[in-house]
Amino acid sequence: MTDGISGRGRGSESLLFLTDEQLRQGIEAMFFAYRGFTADPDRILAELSYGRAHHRALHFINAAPGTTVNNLLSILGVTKQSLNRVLRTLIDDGLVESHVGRVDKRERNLFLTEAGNELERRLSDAQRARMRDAYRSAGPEAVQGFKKVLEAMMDTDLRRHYLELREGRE
Amino acid sequence: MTDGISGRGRGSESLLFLTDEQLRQGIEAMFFAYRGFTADPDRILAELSYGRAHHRALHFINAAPGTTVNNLLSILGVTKQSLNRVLRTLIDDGLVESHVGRVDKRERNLFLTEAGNELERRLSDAQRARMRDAYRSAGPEAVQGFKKVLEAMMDTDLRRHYLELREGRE
DNA sequence: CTTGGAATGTCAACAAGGCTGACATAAGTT
DNA sequence: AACTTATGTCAGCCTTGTTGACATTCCAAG
Repeated sequence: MTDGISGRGRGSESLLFLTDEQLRQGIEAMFFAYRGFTADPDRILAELSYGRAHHRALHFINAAPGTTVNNLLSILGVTKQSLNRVLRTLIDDGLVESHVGRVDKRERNLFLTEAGNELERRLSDAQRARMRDAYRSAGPEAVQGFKKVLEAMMDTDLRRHYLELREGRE
Repeated sequence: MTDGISGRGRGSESLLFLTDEQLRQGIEAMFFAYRGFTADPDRILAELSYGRAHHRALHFINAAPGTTVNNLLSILGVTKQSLNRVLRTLIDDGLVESHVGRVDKRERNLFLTEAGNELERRLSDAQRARMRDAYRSAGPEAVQGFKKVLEAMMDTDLRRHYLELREGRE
């Protein structure tokens, strides 16, 4: 137990693969990298007294304009009360517009306003810049692997959302 | 603006690399994957009315037994008041021990108790299982790339911590 | 030896953003 | 007409972050 190598995880792969130490490194890499991943937008958000929750809403409304509240809920995995609080401030501040649905009038279709678009862009520019630098220094093959592992790490229902968003932009 | 391809990011790399769309996919992959990454430990923690903050403390005390509060602070990037609250409950619950430093008696060296070790193991078993499955289905080369991109995404000071922890276990 | 500063602990107050539960309303569906 | 769905909203609670203030301990420099 002290060397961190368990009996499990030594299957048909190469022998130095999937040791507990390898897995721990991956876990720590995720933790530290996620901090970097959110650091730049967080700084911008702090200036405006918004939080990560606002960023997430802006991002996914931008990614799928006209999305409904319910869809956003299942993407974000929070309660409607939580989302509503964030959405309310964004609407009040004129960053998001909520239109009654045309086919189903119970639904609200969410859109970014010009100002919302501007902030979303500012945030995602910062985040993309970090991503771009990481991609550049790691190289194209690394990026392939990066995505492959991340996709395998997702819960099935979230992977569905991930793929749907991708398709919607093709 | 609508196709998500900006003028930037089309440097000396291959032409279909580093478009805004590629970068957005990476951003969303990080978001959804991180949710999966924390999902299993979160469920265990909820049972015990602990949170992610407790998990992080347990993880890094386990990774570097005898670490000081200050070191933990710079790894976790929170205030000492925040950390202290979490640490206090872990000490009160008998999961962590705090020993006055031998060389510098102002410092506290932190260790997991047997119970602390047990919980840490339970949490990291769950997290490693997810990681292992992701690694397996993505393959060894993908894992290399995965780590490479994550390391490039870290802030410099955090990358230092990341590498130090790794070295400490070699 | 005294003084300054560093490491730590602790108290109080506050905010963001999760959560649950309850209830209202409008509008599809059967 | 009754049921269900989508949404909004109120109230209250929890975790985990923050700042500011202050005490203690103790190393190190003068």
